[in-house]
Amino acid sequence: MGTKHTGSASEVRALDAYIKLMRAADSVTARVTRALAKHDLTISQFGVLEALLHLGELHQNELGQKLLKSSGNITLVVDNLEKRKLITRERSSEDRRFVWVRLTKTGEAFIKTVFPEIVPVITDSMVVLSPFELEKMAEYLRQVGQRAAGPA
Amino acid sequence: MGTKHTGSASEVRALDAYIKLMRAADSVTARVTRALAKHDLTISQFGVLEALLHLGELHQNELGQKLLKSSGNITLVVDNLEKRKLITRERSSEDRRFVWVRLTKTGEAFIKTVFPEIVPVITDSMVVLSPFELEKMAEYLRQVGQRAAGPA
DNA sequence: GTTAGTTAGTTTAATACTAAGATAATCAGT
DNA sequence: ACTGATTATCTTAGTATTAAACTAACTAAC
Repeated sequence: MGTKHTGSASEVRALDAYIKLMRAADSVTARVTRALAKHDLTISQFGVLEALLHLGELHQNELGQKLLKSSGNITLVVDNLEKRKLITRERSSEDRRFVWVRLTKTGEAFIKTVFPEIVPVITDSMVVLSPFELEKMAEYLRQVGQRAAGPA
Repeated sequence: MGTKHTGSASEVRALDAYIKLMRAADSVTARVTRALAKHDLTISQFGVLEALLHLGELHQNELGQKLLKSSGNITLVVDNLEKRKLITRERSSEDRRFVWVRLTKTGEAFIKTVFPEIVPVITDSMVVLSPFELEKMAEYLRQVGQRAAGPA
């Protein structure tokens, strides 16, 4: 979105912040995507493995909420990880609507090597900010994200 | 990415900011996507029309750089807008590698009604921040985006 | 218990996107 | 002029994503 729009000052500020938000997200995502491609992983697949590593077994439902992806998409992402034997699926016996997703031994070893390789890719994008600035930015983004996630 | 990762303080800060960045971008994008769907527009299509409205005629190349999309994708996006007669294509006579993309009368009228409808969708996501905070966030995001867009 | 409503997951169809390669036009150096 | 490198666009093939429709399983109310 160009800066040529002539609206009120607050409109201009908001639109400018929007552009910067999208560009930053796109650029960081592109970097992470490239780094993950070496391991034949998409960001969503990485997100699933990482969540399982740090949070333990989860339902597909929980994974979908965590990654902000549709249930249909989670089905596919988990399918692909299952084919590579990085995770297992098991239908819950207590409530048969749920499916437990768990890391296999292989999957755990795999994500334990990939994760530390991705961390510096992310941190490097942030080194331009001081600790204080980084925390401020995170807090601002949290508020914006929460607002945007709200109704309408 | 969960908060369970135990790394250095600066790693934790950077990863947390990364999560917040992605969530905010996803949430705002989802809102804008829904608003544009009413007009059968994708975000990329809207981006092209908006750029043409505020910057005038552009080459596909310039559009690709502006929207951070691949040249192949721009071809498709412009194709679809051309089919709806919202833009025209014309190969440059000075340098025949370039293709000029311009708004048609219809396209200009169209984006002039859609744009003011999208602005409040964006600004509403930002109202939780003061003008000062919004400008700070934009500046931080600009720096992060520029860093991430850089080499490797 | 039966019915109605909700929730989890899967399937299907359509779309957007990228990467890689092909084509064509231009430019720089000889 | 000729060669090689660069640039812009288009094409192709493959993947990720969503929305919507569907099945299955649970819950609550009567």
